[in-house]
Amino acid sequence: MQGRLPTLSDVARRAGVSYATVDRVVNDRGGVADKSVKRVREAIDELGYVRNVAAANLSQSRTYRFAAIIPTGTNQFFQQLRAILEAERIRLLADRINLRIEGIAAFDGEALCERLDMLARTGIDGVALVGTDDDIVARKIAELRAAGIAVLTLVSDAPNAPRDAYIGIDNRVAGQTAGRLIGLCHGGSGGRVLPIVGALSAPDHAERLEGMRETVTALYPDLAIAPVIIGRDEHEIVESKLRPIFENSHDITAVYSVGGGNAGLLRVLRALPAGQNRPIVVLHDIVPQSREALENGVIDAIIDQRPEVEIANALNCLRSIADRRPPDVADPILPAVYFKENLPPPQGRETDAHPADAPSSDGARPASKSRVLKEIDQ
Amino acid sequence: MQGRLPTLSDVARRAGVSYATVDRVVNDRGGVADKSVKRVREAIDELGYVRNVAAANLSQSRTYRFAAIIPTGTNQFFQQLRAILEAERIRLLADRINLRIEGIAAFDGEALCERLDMLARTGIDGVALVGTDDDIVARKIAELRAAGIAVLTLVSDAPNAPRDAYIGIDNRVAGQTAGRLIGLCHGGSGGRVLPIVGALSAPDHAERLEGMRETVTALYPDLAIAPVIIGRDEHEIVESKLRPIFENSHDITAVYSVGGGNAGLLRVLRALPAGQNRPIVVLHDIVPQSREALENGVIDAIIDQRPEVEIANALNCLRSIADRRPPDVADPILPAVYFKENLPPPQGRETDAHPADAPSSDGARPASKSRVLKEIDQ
DNA sequence: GGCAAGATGATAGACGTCTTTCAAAAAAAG
DNA sequence: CTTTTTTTGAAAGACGTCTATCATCTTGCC
Repeated sequence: MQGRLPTLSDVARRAGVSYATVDRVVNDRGGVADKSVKRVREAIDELGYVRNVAAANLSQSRTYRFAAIIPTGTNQFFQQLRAILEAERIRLLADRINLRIEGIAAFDGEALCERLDMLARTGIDGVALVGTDDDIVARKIAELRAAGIAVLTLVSDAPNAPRDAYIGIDNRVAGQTAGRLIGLCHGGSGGRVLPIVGALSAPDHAERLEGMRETVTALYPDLAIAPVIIGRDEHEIVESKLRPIFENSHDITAVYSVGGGNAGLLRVLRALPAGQNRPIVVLHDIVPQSREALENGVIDAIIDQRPEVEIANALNCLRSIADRRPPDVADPILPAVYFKENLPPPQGRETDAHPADAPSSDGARPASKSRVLKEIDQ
Repeated sequence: MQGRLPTLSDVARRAGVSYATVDRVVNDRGGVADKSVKRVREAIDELGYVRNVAAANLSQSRTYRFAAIIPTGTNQFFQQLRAILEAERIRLLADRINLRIEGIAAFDGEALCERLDMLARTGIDGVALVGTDDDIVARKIAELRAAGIAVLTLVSDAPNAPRDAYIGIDNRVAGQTAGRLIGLCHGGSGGRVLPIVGALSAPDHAERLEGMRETVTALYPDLAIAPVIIGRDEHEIVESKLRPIFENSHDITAVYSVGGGNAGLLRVLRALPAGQNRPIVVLHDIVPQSREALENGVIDAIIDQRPEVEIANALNCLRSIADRRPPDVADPILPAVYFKENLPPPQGRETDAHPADAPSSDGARPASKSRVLKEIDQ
């Protein structure tokens, strides 16, 4: 404590001008002579003045109103995303940031537009949504932005929409990483890689597949790539398409599943005859199911997009835009590679785990949302 | 904006008591009748009151004074750590957190103690240091804590010291991850893994080695582990010990280097005859040198302890302790696995990259420290 | 010299919390 | 019932910034 930092008044004194002039300079109000501007700037440099954000926020009593729209349903990844958002929401309240979390049917462009309209009417400063390749959504996004609302796409981009930023991993890089991993795991010998995607029309799936193919063909010429399985992210479909392949041909040495429906894949893997060597298996995203498979040695690695990092970045970005600062996109989010050994513990984080959390421990603890994820398929 | 959140005055009104009573409750000043406490708590819950941290911080005009003591020298990892701290320091000033970054000769317990004494005299709230297994340091840490100063160990723990927390990766897990990776890369065939450590007396090195050994022997029985090379983290020593091994025996299929001195390893690898298959190589920590080696295919993977995450956690933790909150240790930091494809871009982050950073763009930019890391050895 | 436009100063209230002080009321003890 | 103790209320100043208003002082210009 003590050792107080310089304030704007100190700056004014040092510059030999009034507080009002300093204020005009630092807040860009104009109407200040050049030489005064210069003197103020110098005083700021000399004193090492740093604006006290607490005071600034307080004085403006600004509250940010953000919303996140996340697909509902059985997809475990999105359930996890919701859980993280909910935890974040509570934390953010202390900073006067109001985060609405909205659920919506997956891939329903019209419903999404309606919800966006509704939010715009309520009045918000920014919204994050999972992008889809959809014209009416693109138009709605343009509309919101014209109304001064920040729009981010999260996890998946909206190709032709004028969103402020896309926050998510580069899916091609993710695929390349999978390709590298699969290649390394073959230790120089040949093999056949079986790719499983939800749909080739989903940009993220297509990009991951493409990335894997790139790396494998460029660096591991001994590896062939088998015809792609299209599983529509549904475990029954994945299972029914996969089973005959493993029954008839025994030359699949690796499986790369870019999307959902992995329950089907896991069933097939578990049913493999003991004699048959299990292929190398690489999946995406840590969810209870994939975690358990990794822990039990049914699969080899998970490539994860680290949703907590995505959400943290998204919120920072929304705040920057709302403050009219350049959209602080931070570093790109890189896919992380997890093996059994470095798998992060479940739940990610417990936000309300401090029973003695001093003053605020009393109230302000709206529903410690149970984070049990029950659905079996991702 | 609008839609103002409830304040303590609102709570008071709702509870039918005075502001003073609410204050006594939320700030634990005692002397409040049970039924009043209950009414206040209820009001807080009902209104969803959340303390405005900006106002709270402002009113107390509290500035935290922290210090980080980092070994100086040619070790690239610690240079990187310093650079991250420096970037963080500037960011933190805006939150009235004063971070001193001190350099000190590596492994010099006495110098460390002297520096700690000096800091204690200046008056600080908390300090983070790289732990060593050293009695006088342990005693000094006990002394500081008795004086009410928070003490964290960073990157490497101090085994017998009563520090508040250790912030760093679990080095055994890191080793296990390396073991898994190396095992996978052999694709079922046998081989010999050559471990390189700095010194077995360094706890982190020993633990990494042990973790690798554990996983390899348990899961990959076809792999043998060659006698450990002790390189004292010096590239000449590593090189001179390594060269004869690669010249005489051609059965090394993998190298795991847990510490520094990797310039020597890289020179040996680059000098391998074209015919000879390069072994699988796994190193620790992304530094310019290891980055370049990974990009050029001289090595296969880097296991990184993500120093930015470590520092972020350390600062949060220091703040918690200084606030007398339970030391918010967050989730354990897990080692990350990087291949060429998902290698994060250099520099990590640029803190002062926003030329139009609105009001504060003027001053408060003390020395945009050049972050050039020149030394060649880590 | 007089006038307008531009630049500057002085000042005050607001934001929400913390802290302290003093008086008043209520409850417990005798 | 009085006395003591406990509990409550009222109020005011501080933190540093933002915003606004109004008066004054400098310029340049005709």
